[in-house]
Amino acid sequence: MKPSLATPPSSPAAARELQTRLAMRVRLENTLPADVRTVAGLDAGIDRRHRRVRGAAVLCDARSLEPLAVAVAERPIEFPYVPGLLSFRELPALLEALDALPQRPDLLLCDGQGVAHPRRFGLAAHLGVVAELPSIGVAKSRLCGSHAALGPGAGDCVPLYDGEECIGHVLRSRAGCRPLYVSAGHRLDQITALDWVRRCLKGRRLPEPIRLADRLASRRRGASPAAPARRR
DNA sequence: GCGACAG
DNA sequence: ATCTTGTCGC
Repeated sequence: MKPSLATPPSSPAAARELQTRLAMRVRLENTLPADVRTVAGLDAGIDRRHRRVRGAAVLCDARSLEPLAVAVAERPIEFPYVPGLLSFRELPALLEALDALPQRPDLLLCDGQGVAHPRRFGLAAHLGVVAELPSIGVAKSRLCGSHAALGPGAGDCVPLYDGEECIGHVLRSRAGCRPLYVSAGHRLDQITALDWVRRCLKGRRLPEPIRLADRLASRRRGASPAAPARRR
């Protein structure tokens, strides 16, 4: 049997070896449906007190970016946070949330790296391979790689390199904000990944599907259109 | 040996 | 990730 997901790796070293093996399954050629109708945003939050990780998935209409459905799943934390091994901590909860959606998304947008990772197997790549869905990594900070100076304007972008290899792009999604680190996760190429992230932006730093998932995963209140003012 | 290090 | 006051800007 293969409890690759039911049981977490017994050590960081074992986790790295598993990543190296699974990374061989990553495909960076486009296999996106001719018509992408839905995009799901995924993010996780930590409940320190209960040692639990909460995964959130928000299914959005690919054109309007309006949310169609949401799902949340909680699991006990079974793996520590180790740079480069984030997926072993968050993946179980994220997969459970993904499975709880009423339908399978055409594309996944995940908070974390895609292949912009030491072993080319960040959270988004891992999620894409396991769920067998096209996926994109959108990280709020850099894990590895180097890049040229980035312009200050919204939309400015430079490639992210590890040596000669382009492992993603650094994108100024919004003026005055720190950039996003966008990288392909699975079943699409870097330019297509960048393209979709841009298409999912809605004037905020984070692409809409991830921004919505982020609000669900952390226990912050969501600013509803008519958010009632809290009592003071 | 010394930094760097997704969330 | 999470904590947490003050501050800047529309």
